Amino acid sequence: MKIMVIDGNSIINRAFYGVRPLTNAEGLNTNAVYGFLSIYFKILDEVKPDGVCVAFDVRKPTFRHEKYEGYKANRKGMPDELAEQMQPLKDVLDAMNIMRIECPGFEADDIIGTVSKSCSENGDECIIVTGDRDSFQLIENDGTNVLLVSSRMGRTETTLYNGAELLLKYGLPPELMRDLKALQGDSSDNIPGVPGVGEKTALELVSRFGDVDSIYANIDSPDIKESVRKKLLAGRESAYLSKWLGTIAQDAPIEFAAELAKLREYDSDKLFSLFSRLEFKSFITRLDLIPPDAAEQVKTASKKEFLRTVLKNADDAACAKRYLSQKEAVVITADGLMGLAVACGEKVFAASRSEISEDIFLDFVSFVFSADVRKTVHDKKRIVSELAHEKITCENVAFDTALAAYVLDATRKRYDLTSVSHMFGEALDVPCDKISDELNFSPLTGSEEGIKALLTCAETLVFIETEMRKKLSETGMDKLYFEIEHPFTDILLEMEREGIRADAHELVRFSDTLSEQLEIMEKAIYECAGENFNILSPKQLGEVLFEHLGIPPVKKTKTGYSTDADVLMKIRSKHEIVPLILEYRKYAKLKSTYADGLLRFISENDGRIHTTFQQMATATGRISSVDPNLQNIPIRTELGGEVRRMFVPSDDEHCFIDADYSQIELRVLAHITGDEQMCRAFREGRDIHSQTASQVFGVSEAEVTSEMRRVSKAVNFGIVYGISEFSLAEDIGVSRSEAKRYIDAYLAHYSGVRDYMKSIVEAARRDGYVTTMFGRRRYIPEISSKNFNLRSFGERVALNAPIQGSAADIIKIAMIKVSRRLKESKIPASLILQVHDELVIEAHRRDAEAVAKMLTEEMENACALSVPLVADAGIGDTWYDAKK
DNA sequence: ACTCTCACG
DNA sequence: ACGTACGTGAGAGTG
Repeated sequence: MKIMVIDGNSIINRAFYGVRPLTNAEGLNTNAVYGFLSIYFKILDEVKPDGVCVAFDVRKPTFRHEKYEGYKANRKGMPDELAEQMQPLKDVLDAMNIMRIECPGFEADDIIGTVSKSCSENGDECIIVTGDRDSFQLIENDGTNVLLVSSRMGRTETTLYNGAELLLKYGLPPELMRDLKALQGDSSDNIPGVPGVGEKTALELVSRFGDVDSIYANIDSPDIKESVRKKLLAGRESAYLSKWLGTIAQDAPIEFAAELAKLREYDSDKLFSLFSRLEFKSFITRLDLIPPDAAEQVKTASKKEFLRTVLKNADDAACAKRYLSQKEAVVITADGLMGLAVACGEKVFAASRSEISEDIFLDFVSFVFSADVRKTVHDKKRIVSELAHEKITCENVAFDTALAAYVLDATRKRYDLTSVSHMFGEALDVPCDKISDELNFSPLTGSEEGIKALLTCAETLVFIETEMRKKLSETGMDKLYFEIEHPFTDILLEMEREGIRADAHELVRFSDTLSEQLEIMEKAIYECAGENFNILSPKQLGEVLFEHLGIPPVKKTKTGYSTDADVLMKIRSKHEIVPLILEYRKYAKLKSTYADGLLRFISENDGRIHTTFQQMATATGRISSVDPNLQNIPIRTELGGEVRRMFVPSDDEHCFIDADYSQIELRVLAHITGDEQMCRAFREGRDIHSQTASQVFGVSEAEVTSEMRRVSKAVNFGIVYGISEFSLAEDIGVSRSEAKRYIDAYLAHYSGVRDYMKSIVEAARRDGYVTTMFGRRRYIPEISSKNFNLRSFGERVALNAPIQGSAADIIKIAMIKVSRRLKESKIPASLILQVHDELVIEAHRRDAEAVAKMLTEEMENACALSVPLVADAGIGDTWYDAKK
């Protein structure tokens, strides 16, 4: 038999340092386990053993420590991030039914030695897998070899060593390796060796005379230099001790037999649940794991007598329509509307576009999405957009499982059906290989398999919906879902459909102007640098600035010099090139991202830009905008503001009404904390930053200088983000101690804020989550992490999420109200943009004032806080002009 | 695919 | 003693 014995500690160590940091949703580090398994599967393929066992160190002193206190004394314990991964790895190995050996008093190496001895005695072949060269001494010509694992540039390489290869590479046979170490020592294990004897001398002595005994037996040989002889004699005891320390034991009291190590089947249920928790999707796929009880669940579903029908003709479709009419159903569609399945009561129907005539298919789809069927879908917004391509409308959606999943846990990355099913235990799932990464399916439809997957998904979704509704009420988020998020989808859809007109001609002109300027600046920069280079390459720019021009570097990134705007501002007076670079970057950004970038998105059909608003993207409850992002259109600089002038109403008859909340986050902070001082400032309609300055600096409001106001503004922002004195100092350009004074003074005056900061962090630690004013949760597993950085991050999130999240809830409520008011009033106007605290409506000029009044009113009355909510509206002929 | 930089709230 | 603000998305360069 061929037995592979793995040095567990050595390999997980390599894995830990070789794989970039990864964490799962709980904040548990997973990179070492991931790396270990990658290596394992790779070598399993290479070695193809009959049996495997993995040896681990025990965190206790060994027999070596008893004899020699200094043994491995200079070893630092493994970092927390690695230590916390040991148990998960062992759990995984157990689930894989891989033999695992630990032995108190002995190291992994000794276990390996014992295993290899047992193998050679029984005529079994033994492959030792390790990252350390110590095991070389165990190599035996007839069947014990070492597979050395090393990682280079993130890739693991393996090299197989037998006796001959060792001799070739090190000039010594395996049994003399420990004699080499006995003389030269090993600093990593704190093995002393013979003081004064290093690598070269040791190798010379061992290859000339052999083992330590033979060297001392020949101590008077003329081949040994006098100085070396002296050192050898002085270090005799140390040499023997070192040899003893470096000799791997082969008699550890373990129970090993090749038969016990034989590879067995994985416990796939356990493995699936472990991999799910660790979020190792690729391994799940690779091992073809399916959720525990998946098969059973499908059966259960079938047991519930879901009667499956695949529509083959017009009669089937007519029959299904009759059955579904006026009922409640769960609907699933395949990618690109290639297929559809509907579960309703005891029945589930599926239709594949490729198997029935287009007319019948589309007619059935239209029926299912009509008001005639009250339904649950998975990702309504996506489905409605897809249906729109076929000119099919969608009505009467009562529940959206993807959106509900987001409400239940907004920190997940994806809300595709597969991921979402994981949220409800492994029990509710469908075979992974049937589901694409996308929100629905790979285009398997048409095939038997595809139809089956569709049917199964529809059936599964019935269960998921039930579980979700339960979970929503349990967590107190049912109102949030049904009254805010669910109706909000339609508003986003309307805004996307409406779009906003962009003036293509002006954008082209703007782009051309920028190009000209860039060309001029480019020349000036090259002249200034004395060479040509790619200005937009941080690497090349770094070399020019900090090497060729000799400017002292300020900050480093992972890969080299930092050249961001912060750094450049600091060195702007060191060389005339620096301001040119800043200017160049600004223009390049405007041209590529905004001028040219936006031009690409102007629709040929209507000359408008239709962004996609994502409702399930942020951890706090905000929405995001993609393709293009219309929530980061420039405004802060004059030239950037030009871009906003390119956004124009449909025609001369129309205009924009823009309104934004004044200080919504700080008002929310005042409300949530109930801080008296802060509430009073808002109630009295004060300028909050000046008010803060007057209190923090202890001067009257009239005496507040602009500098004092600037600092206070930064502190106010800092508080909302979960402040640290370091970052505040960095931001406002003062010393850390000065920053600390500001924060202390701030918290002394706003003691309600101070108390809140303390209690919210405690609550987060206790509950594992924080909530917004409307019950939206953000789970913060990081807050109980042992890792300082992660934990600190968790604390900042605990402070910020309720504030940012409540503000997000409020503007969503406002939008729902505004939308209803517009519909009721019959004013032909539409919401077209939302930028977190700002709303833009396009309306007829004649209605502008009325709309502005209504918009302000609804925003300010979206909900009642203990301070007033204030929104300011403007009217204009471009986005720029409306935002005044 | 990842990193850096920068645009917004 | 740790490394530092919260939340996003896009383009360009690099490997």
